[in-house]
Amino acid sequence: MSVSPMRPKGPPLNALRAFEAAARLGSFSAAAEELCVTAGAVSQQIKTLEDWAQVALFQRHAQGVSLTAAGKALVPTLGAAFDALGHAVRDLRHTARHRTLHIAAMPSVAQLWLSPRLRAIRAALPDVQISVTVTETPPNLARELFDASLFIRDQTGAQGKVIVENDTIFPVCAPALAAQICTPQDLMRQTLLHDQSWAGDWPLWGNAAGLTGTQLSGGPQFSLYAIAFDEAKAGAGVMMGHASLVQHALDDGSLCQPFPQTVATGKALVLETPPARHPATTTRRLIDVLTA
Amino acid sequence: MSVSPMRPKGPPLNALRAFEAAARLGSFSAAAEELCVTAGAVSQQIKTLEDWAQVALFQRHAQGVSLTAAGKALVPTLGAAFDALGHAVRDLRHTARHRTLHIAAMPSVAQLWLSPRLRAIRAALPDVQISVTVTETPPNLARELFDASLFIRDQTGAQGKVIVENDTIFPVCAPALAAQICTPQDLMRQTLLHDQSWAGDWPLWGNAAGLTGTQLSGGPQFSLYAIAFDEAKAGAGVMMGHASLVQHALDDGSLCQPFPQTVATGKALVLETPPARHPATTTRRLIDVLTA
DNA sequence: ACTATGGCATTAGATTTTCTAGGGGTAATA
DNA sequence: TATTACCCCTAGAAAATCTAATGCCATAGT
Repeated sequence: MSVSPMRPKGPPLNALRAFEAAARLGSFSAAAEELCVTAGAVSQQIKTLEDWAQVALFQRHAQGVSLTAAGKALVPTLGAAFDALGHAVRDLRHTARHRTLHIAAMPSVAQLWLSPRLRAIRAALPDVQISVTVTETPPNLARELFDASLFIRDQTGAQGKVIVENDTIFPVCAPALAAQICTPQDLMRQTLLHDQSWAGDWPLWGNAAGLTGTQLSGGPQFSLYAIAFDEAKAGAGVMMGHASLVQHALDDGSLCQPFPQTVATGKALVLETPPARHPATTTRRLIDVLTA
Repeated sequence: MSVSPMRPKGPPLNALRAFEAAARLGSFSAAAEELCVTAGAVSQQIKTLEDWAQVALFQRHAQGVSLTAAGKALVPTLGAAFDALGHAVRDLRHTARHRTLHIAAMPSVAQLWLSPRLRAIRAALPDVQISVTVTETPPNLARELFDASLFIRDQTGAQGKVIVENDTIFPVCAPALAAQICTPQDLMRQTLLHDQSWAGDWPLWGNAAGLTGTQLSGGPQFSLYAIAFDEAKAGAGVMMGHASLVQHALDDGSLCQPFPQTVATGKALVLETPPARHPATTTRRLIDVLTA
């Protein structure tokens, strides 16, 4: 029969969101993390969308997914749509006088850099609640409802990003241990503490300090920089310090810097704020406090 | 505590869609109809959104709703976002080679005008399924997934709209009855058939035909024009005919036009097609067939 | 070559969301 | 005053969505 009594149903919006995230991030699991669900959920959502549209959007390989032609065609226009939605929603939150400032930060920055500054932030913004959320990867501020993010990352000079501090590294350790270390060569006899997410730090510094071809990879690995940090303070070994993260400990003497050599990593502690339509005074004040 | 471990949850997309529809249509019940759900569902969706955003979006009165300032602020930007989504989704359907052409039409047009032309449409578009959906009000083609709509309505000259035929009205009746009617005055002795959605037709024509101050409101009311049409063919009375809808019956002699006076209503049978990004040849051919 | 790992699919069942239905209230209309 | 057209509320039903467990496949490492 050619005459159907039902209106065509609208698209499954949540499935579109899942697809958009997966397409943008190039992986179901990454999308799942962004959406705070399991990978299976994303997989199902995308299947729902594919069933609805009667097209395959992704090609599934064992080692990942890739977009089909139909999927590729959908990305830019769908992305624009979700950007627009993000703007609308942000405006809504803004008019709502939603007095909570959501900050996203990578774990190490949250614990070691931001935490000591929270008092100052509260003082500068007495009438807003501060919420700090730890995320592994920088959120897309156009999509997610954070008011600011703090990550040590490549300093691509996009707008909305402020370089708080360039990232430089140098070995640090407890004062007692520092007494036994005079030259970089002495490091070979020490336990070196490694952070998993910054595996390249020791080789990078070693090269610059003239430790050619030496083995700097031995030693305990930590998944959280803050744990390595605590171990270092406890005298368990020598850690590669990031200036912004250990400055506090250097100031109060709980850590020492045995050598003067510092190396720039090319990254920086970047404070990113969402594309603002109405100039947000709260955000402005936050930037002022954090860059002071 | 100032540090919360949860990411702020994204906006409830379906609630946004419900709000957008309600704001655009100015009524929960109208939005409910568009979304094919009950009004209660829309009410709850909007409440969900208000809870999420912590702002009232609508003021509820006993006889309807009106937008609050926050709601008003959200409308344009949210509307743009959903337009963008609509485009994305339409593109998707397009790439999908989704070989079904969805046409929306008002009941009378669907039954009396479109139905006789379906054969020709199928002949012109042999490889697509045709789906005709009856709706009371013209759908928003930027949002809903129809490929064309056919309504008798004010001919505001927006793009994407083609005037198929101007709307003119005149009395029609069964041939047997026509023999008893010579002048408009004879109508006073006849049963006049009324269509509820076109209540103004008889007075409008009466005025133009010189039936001043006369009572043209008596007689049975029908909620569907097609029912009045059948009654008229059965000789139950005189109906106000719309040229485009009764032409077929006049041609085959099942209805007659007793007087030559016709009146233009100022409306027209309008064929509307969605804002196309890629020129859609299917749509193009449909227009050609229907305007031939 | 063998094993570990990473990424996705699939399934069933649990959970959460969303819808419907039925009962009320208020204002405008007849 | 009766009717109609809205909207609100609540409870239970229905549908959607998620999780968790299991399996497959390809790549990387041993």
